[in-house]
Order: sequence, then structure tokens, then C-alpha cells
Amino acid sequence: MLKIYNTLARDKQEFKPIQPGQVRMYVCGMTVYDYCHLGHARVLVVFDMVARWLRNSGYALTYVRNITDIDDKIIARATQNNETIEALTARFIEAMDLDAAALGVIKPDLEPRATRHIPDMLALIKQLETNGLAYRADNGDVYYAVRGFEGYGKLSGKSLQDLRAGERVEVDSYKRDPLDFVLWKAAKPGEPSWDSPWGMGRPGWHIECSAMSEHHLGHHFDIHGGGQDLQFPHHENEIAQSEGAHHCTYVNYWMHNGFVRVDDEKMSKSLDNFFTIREVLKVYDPEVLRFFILRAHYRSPLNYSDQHLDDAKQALTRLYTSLRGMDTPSIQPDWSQPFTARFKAAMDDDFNTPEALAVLFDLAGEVNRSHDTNTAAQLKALAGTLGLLQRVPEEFLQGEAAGGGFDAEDIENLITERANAKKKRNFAEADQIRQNLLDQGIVLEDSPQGTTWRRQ
RNA sequence: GGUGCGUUAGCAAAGCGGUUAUGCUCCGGCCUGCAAAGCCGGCUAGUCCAGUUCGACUCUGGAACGCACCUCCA
Repeated sequence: MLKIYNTLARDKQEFKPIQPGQVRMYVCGMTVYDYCHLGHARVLVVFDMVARWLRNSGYALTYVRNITDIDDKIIARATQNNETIEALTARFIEAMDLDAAALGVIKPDLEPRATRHIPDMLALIKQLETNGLAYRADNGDVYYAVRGFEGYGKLSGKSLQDLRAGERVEVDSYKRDPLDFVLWKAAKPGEPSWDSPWGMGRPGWHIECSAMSEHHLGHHFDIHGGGQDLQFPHHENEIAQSEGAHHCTYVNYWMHNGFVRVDDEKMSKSLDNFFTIREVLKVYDPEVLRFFILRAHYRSPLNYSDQHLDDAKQALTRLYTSLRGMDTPSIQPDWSQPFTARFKAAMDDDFNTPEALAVLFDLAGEVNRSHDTNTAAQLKALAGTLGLLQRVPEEFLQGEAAGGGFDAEDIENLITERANAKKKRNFAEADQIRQNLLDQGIVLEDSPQGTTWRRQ
């Protein structure tokens, strides 16, 4: 039985889908005005892992991850670059797709874009107006009247009173309440705009997710995910919008992944301490990055550093090494086995990937001792549910000839040369060849079956 | 100021009221011509202070420190 930590309940709860056997999940995706950073990588990988596990558990999943392709930052960046918004967003959507694919992230079933769902948003705002929860202010903006929604604050655990007491709530004279948020922004000269019952304008940030999730998943669905920083105000406002419009529960389970940190501080664009995915992938294999993300529990903070990535690389190398030379047919995990049962129990416990990976290492040790093909196949099958360990081991271990150096053919020639030296018991020469290769980051490993190599 | 979360060995990171977590690093041993990989073993874990208990890293209370949200952010 799968248990999920529900932010709404502040506790782990048994997962019960609305419709038996089916799960509908919506995850807040990217605002496409720049390259994805490691924080984005974490959301992508974490919810890819969740999606895989749900499917693995037998659920028919509909996974929606939106793309925000209109907002203040996009407009500002396009102006700054002197390019159209369409060109800018197309460029970064393509980049995002490449980054996600490199990390082994399976595409969501649907990736709706805000600009393609303006009518849905207008209909939702209209409904809120009818319900007395939206009003047009003197500046032309349409706001959500937070006072009219009783449950406001239930997700973030904040009361309106506490929020008003906060020093950082800005006073905006056009709003009836300082906590009211914008649903529709009146058009400004030179900005993209759409026609609406309230005049030309563009959507506020929060309305798009309420509108697009409703369009694809209905008024009430199972799981809504995103980064911890979206809990408030974004997700809180989504609840206010969707429940305020339809008077029914919006989402049953809210999931929030923890931050990626650098030097114990949140990695964010505003702090300018972020690393982009592609930057990191220049140095590390994408599977190492995926492994690094899954090695921590999704709700814990994840500290980024080269040392930690190196560590992750070594660990993943151990797993691949255990599968090297093994004939591992692609099979489904046999959940009745002790190791697989442990793995499943870990994953069912709020997606405890660190514990699940520990099982993988125990299994690797077992493979190393027994050289049992079936055990190796189980290891590969389990890792496969996490999107790991599916490559031919040599491909991972030998990698690409990074930055010149020896290619595979050079290495094989040198191995032959060394084998001849060894045959003549000229160990000095043999060791010299091995050292030369090691200087290039190539490690040789002798065995009764011959010599194999890998990159450090 | 308000609210929430965290503090585990050299580093990273889980579970668990009593039994080796796991990975990396480092140190022994086996194996090897020597290595590497692997195997076997080792390395002063549980921020502090009280309490509950036969027994607490694990439960309760408090303190210290750290982080996050309250503003755009995954």
C-alpha cells in the first residue's frame, strides 16, 4: 500500500485514487525564459520517479506538466534580447526537452501551455466573478477577493491574520485586501494582450494552473506536485481559485519536493547561485546527476557540490561494475523475492529512494559474490523502475573520450602491447603502459578472462 | 515579527524503542607478478539538557544552532 506525504495533512497518508486503478497528476513545470537549473532538474527527476512508480504499481496514470510561456520575466527577457516572445519560449522549451531527455525523464502525457488556454482562464475568472470572488479594480486589473474564500491558508498553514501581520505584504491601494492576488492584468502598451470581458489584458500567474489542470484532469484530481517554494502563494491561490469556482475539493494529495542548495543556501535565480543542467552535464554523466538526485529523499534539502557528484559517480560505478559481463535479460521485477519486497516497501513509503537504492547496493554485493544471472537481472529490473542502470555497463564505465586522449582503439592496442610484455614477463614495460593509461584516466583491470578497461 | 522543517559517524544519507542500514573516503587481510575490481574485516554516529522506559539515535518536554516560507522562484 502506497503512502504519500500530503502537504495538506502535514502527514503521510494512504494513497487512494479517486477512480480505482487510475491516477491523475498535475505538476507545475517551467517558466521558459532561461535554461533549466538544478532545481528544475530535481522537479523533473522527482516527479518522473513518482510517475514511474505509480505506473509500476499498476495505475493508469495521466501526468500533466504545464509550461508557463507568458509572464513578466518572459516579456522582459524577450525585450532585452530583442526577440519575439514566441522565439524566446520556443528556444527554451527545446532546451528543456533536451535536458529532461538527457536525465532520463519520460515526457509527461500532456504539456499544456498557458498561451493556448486563455479561454479556459477567462471562463474560470468569469465563474469566480459570478461567485463574488473576483472584482475589477480601478486600475483595470481583476483581483481575487481572498476574504471571500473560507479555506484560504489551509495548504500553507497560514492564517489571513498571520499573513497580514507579516511585514512583507505590500500595500496596493487598488486591492480591497492586501492579500488579494491578480487574476487578470490590464494590458500595458507594448505588451502582449488578449481580449476579455474586462478589457485587453493578460493572465495572472496562478490562474493558468487552475485552468489547465481543470481542462485536462477535471475539477477534482489526485496529485498535484511542485517545488516547495510554490506551496505559498502559488498552490494556495490555485486552491482558492479552483475550489472557489467549483465548490468541490480541488486536489487530494499535494506533494512538494525540497530545494537544491549551494553552500547550504537555496539555489535560485534571484540569489544568482544556480548551476544549469547543461553546465553540469558537461562534466558529469547525466545518469550520475539523476542518481545524485534520487540518492536523497525528495522532501529533504539536497546540497550540490562537485564532491557530492564525484561521490555519486563512484557509487553508480559500483552498481554498473557488478553488472559488467553479466547476461541480464530485461525482465519485470519479481516482487515476491526478499530484496525486491524490501525495495517495494521502501518506495511505497512515500517514495523512499535512498532506502530503495540501499537495496540495490545490497543486491550488487550479492551479484558480486554469487555471479548469479537471475540476481543481476533483478537488480537491473529494480533499478529500471527508477530509470537507472539500463545501459550496457561498458557504455557507462568507458564513457566517451572526453577532451582528446586515447580512444577505444588506442586503448585496445595498448592493452595488446601490454599483454605481450606480460607474456615475456617484462612487468616493467607492462606497468609502464598501465601507468600511461592511468595518467589519461584509464584504469585497467586484469582477470582470467583478459584485461578490461574503464574511465575513472 | 509570524509559521514550518531540520540537526545521524571523515563526507553523503535511511530505517528502527533492544538485532551490521547503504554508498564514498581511509586502514587492515584475501585475491593479483604488481595493481584495479571483487570478497572479508575495521573506522570514538546520533547537537545539548531533562523526562518516560528494564532499555532511546528512535517517544515526550526544553534549549542551542541551521534552513525555508510569509515577495518572483522548482
